[in-house]
Amino acid sequence: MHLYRTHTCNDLNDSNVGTTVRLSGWVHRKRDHGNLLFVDLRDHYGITQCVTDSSSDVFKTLESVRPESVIRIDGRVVAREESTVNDKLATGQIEVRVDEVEVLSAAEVLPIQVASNEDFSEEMRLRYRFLDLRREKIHSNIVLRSNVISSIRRRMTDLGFMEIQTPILTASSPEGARDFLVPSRLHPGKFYALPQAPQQFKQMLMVAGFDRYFQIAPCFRDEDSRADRSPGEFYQLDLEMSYVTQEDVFQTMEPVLAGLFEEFANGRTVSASPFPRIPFDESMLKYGSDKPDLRNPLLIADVTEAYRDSGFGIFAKNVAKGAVVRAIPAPGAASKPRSWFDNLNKWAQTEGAAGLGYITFADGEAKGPIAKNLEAERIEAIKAAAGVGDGDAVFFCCDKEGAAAKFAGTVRTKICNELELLEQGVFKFCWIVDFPMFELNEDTGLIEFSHNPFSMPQGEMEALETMNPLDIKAFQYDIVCNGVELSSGAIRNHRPDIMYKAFEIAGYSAETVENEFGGMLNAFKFGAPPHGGFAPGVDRMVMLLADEPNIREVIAFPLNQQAQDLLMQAPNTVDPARLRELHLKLNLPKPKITVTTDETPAE
RNA sequence: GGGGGUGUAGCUCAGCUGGUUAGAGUGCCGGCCUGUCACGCCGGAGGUCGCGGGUUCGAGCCCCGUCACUCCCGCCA
Repeated sequence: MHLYRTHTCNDLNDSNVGTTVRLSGWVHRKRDHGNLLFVDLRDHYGITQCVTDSSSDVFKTLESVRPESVIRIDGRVVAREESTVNDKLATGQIEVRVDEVEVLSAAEVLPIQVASNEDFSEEMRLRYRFLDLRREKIHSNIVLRSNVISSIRRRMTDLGFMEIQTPILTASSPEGARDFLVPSRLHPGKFYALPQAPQQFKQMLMVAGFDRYFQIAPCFRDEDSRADRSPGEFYQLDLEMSYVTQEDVFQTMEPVLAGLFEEFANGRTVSASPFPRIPFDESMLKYGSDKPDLRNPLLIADVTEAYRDSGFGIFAKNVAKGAVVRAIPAPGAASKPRSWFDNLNKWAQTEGAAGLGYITFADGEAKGPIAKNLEAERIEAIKAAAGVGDGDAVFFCCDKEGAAAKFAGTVRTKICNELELLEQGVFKFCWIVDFPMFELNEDTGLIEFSHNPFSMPQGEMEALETMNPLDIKAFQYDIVCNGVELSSGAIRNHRPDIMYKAFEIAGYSAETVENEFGGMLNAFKFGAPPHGGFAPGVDRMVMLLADEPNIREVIAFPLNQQAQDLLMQAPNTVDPARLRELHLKLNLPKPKITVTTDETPAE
């Protein structure tokens, strides 16, 4: 017999009745009836009920063993009486009469319960992550993550993509986030950077002729965290393809993403390929965001002209100064009480807006303070633009274009939630395309790259030489699912001449370009294929599939919000000898002095 | 860097308008119980109310400061 087990805790059923088995696992739960004792034995695979009574030699041991101790038992499989069968367990038709028991590892009293659905604080969960990960929901999330990654690898390999590892110790890349730095021992005063993404390496793999590359790539960015943004590190399905147009990338990857999500959809529906392709400008107008949640049926409309020179003074005045007005429909909201609108107005103020104006349509009339100051034809124009009618309401945001779009997007989400309009049980994908190549920095008045500088401008060299830079679009795209930005990507600029020109427009001299991006630029001088790709976030895809609002729920050992590892105590101080070896001297901020007594410290 | 929320038993939380000895559930310890599956019943232990200062006859509750955790903005594809 095997030292630890003949079966897992999910294996046994009617067909094993009468056999002798050996099981190992954690004591999940005990039900002690005094002279009759049930022990639910748990492992990764499932739970098996073990039973003994006071006539047995093992009774005392099992009665005294604490939950989450690891034990090994030998016993006989017996069929349960019909009335005691448990349909909730795969092993529920049988139980194991214990003949022998060995405590392999006794557990102390637990800081958090494993066999419980209670919500524990994240601090406790991360400090005792090894216990937390035994719990059903998070355990299954990590299993899901593993299965998702396996599926990705299989799908990508089937399409001829090669998985190639790129360096972790590398040079700073131009992604724009803060780098994690690693001091060099052999090169005093110099540092490696951890990759924010394998961007330049994957492009060089295309130059090297590998044609299709992918990697489940660890990426590192030293930026503050959010619920959907793990601090420090995350994983991307990084990929790149040679000799492709933007449309080729979409057509290759849509079946991968749709297929992947369908595989784990569990009854939910997934957008069919082709996914909608929404130009950036249209997305900002209609959804107030470059990552629209298409489950939200509301569409924002531009109603600036309806307010120009109108009797509604505040908006008219702002429009005259260049502001725009956005309308957000609220279907069926005309019947809402006044307090509902007042609360929304208060909410808008907490969001930093002056307020949230609205019109309601009921009994063939337009009502509300704004409506009183607008002529009938203006109101008709608003109704037509926003697609509202009797019984509906419409909200307005008036601001400079960028701010108005953004706030209208916030209002769109809020109204959708208030009216419970969000479509359930679906994954809705879309591509956002035609991002602008450049944008104006409003603080400096200078032109900057709006995304990464390595995208190919639409129209290539001719566009850079002839067009207003702010009107040039790039072959730059995002993939979005349910309002979650999974990735951006691009057809890359593989032409050194176009690259120099693009950088020149953004104010970089040829010398600067060569100094900062010489490695890749050099590679492009010796025969570079046209290429493009993107890199959807693995953690975010698993988060969507697991229906978790927090990315830490799909990462086995995440850092907390302060980017600390509570389990391993990282980051931590190091021995001075290690610092000397690395040629580092600390220059720490002075600790704040807190006076606790008014006596002078004796010193 | 900024804003919001939270901090009370091992854990999850309640605690009224500032008023006697700070409670519940769960876990833990002990007792009873032979068909439970969140077993049940009885009893017990367990508290620096995050920390420091202040107001007050009196502070878990009010004020100031500070720390920790979390959510958001900034930042970040």
